[in-house]
Amino acid sequence: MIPRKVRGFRDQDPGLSQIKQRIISKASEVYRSYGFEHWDTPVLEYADCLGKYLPDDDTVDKGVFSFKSPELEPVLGTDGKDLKDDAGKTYMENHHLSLRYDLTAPLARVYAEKLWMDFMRKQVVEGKAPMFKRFQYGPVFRYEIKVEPGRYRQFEQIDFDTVGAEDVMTDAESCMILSDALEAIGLSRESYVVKVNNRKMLSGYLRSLGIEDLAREMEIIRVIDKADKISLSELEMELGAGRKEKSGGQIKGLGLSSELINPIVELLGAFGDLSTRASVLADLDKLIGDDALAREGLAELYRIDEVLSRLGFEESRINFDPTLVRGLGYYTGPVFEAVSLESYKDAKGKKRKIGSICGGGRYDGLVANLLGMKVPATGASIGIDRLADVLINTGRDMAQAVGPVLIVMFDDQLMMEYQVIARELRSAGIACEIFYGARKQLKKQLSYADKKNCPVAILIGEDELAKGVVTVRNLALGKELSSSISDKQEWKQRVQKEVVREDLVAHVKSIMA
RNA sequence: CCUGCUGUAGCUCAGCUGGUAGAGCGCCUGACUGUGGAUCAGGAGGCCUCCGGUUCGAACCCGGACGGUGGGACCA
Repeated sequence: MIPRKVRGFRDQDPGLSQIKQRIISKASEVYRSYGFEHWDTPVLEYADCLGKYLPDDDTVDKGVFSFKSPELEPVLGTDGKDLKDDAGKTYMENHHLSLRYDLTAPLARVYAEKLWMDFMRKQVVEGKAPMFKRFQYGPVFRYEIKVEPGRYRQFEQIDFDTVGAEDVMTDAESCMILSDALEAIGLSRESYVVKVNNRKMLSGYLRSLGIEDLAREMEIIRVIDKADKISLSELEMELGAGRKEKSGGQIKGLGLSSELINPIVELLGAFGDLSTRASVLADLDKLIGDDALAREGLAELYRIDEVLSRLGFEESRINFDPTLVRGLGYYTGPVFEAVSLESYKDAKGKKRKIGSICGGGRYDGLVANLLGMKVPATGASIGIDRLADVLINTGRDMAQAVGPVLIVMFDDQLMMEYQVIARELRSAGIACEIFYGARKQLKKQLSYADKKNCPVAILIGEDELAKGVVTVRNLALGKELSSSISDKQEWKQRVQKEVVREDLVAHVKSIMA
């Protein structure tokens, strides 16, 4: 056996962990302020409850980690009752289980499950389904074929969703929430923008060009989704005959005719740089044609702009981007995406862009997969790991967590005294630990404290005990001074202090304040 | 899955046209001192990713496998 971790997964150090926890607590606060309550669901679900992806053997399939349950369970019929054979014996099966690949699919399951009985009794009717608002965070899993840096097979998201509300105001709120949350987390107003578009517009526009086929529409949407990565002319080629990639690869085109390509490219080309919401709306008004669905989508954007403007969310925070479509097929209305506008230099000095950190939209069809009844839903999600990278790489957050106060172990005989001190510090709300390591040289203990980024070390040996004092060493200050002072004695004098035993807690507090 | 580059100490990398290994950082021991950093003196650590081939001889050349990395396809 060789100790190693599974490919595509990672361990998290205290620094990263702390940043992620802060993101979660700040975002949660904002979500709560809009009326969302916290729910959690298991990481493991029946594969068929997560959506349409059913693995047909016990291997990993289509980006989802799946396996067969070791447990035999009854097969259920569409009425929810056990399926039985002619002899009246229940069919048993090892069901397919999947690790959740996002938090939206489990939400749909929770909602559908709660409603299932009522639905069977016809006590819920379409268009009148109850409203449910929840937020949720936790790890999700994807079987990425290619494991790339900054992209893992397990990562965390923090979602909020509203189910059962059709009002486009909920979509507008989603954008405001994203903006508020990002700022609460510490992003400055200039460093990000929430982009908004509406699928209905594009859908309707394509329909007016004669594209009715849903599969065809999805193909086109996937190409348009690359708009932020490739140039307009490259995009044009992908819609048509395909193109050759710089690295030599051949990309197959969709083979559309130029009568179709031209109007699509024209529409996208009209919105290269984001301007004001009002001007985007005005341009769309002229370009979008008179398809009913497209008009409906545009009307929704007008409505969204109305609230945003009324509440003072300027273009720098939330803007319209008609080229935004997002890859997911299940979106049916407004879609949003928050992008970080910052870049940073990686370890090799190479400039890196950060890109998308949040995404979401309206998905009115998702619950229908499980319940057979259309229920409107909308929501969005912040990518916690990606955002943590932003905070670390732009230097806005420290990559190393602050450690506890370390009580140095001089002498076993003094253990009870150390314990008493530890207790006092903890009662005062100060994290601390006593050194229990095997190598007890003072040098080792302080070096341990240094690595753990401890702010303070407390030293009590026989000398201190006899005098009724403790030596308090300010490690954080020492770290600062280490570059400017080379004299050991001077360094020591400036960094540590003997205080009377009774003043210990107060003194430590004053250092850490 | 396709494609370019790459694989040498814990990490970052040197290693000329084939002659069986080097630096910096880190780590360990000690000195200054019951005291992190700095400084100084020592030390440990490598089947040169793996398997096969060419050769008297391979870290180096050739083939393959497997990792890493940069593009791309895919991403419900």
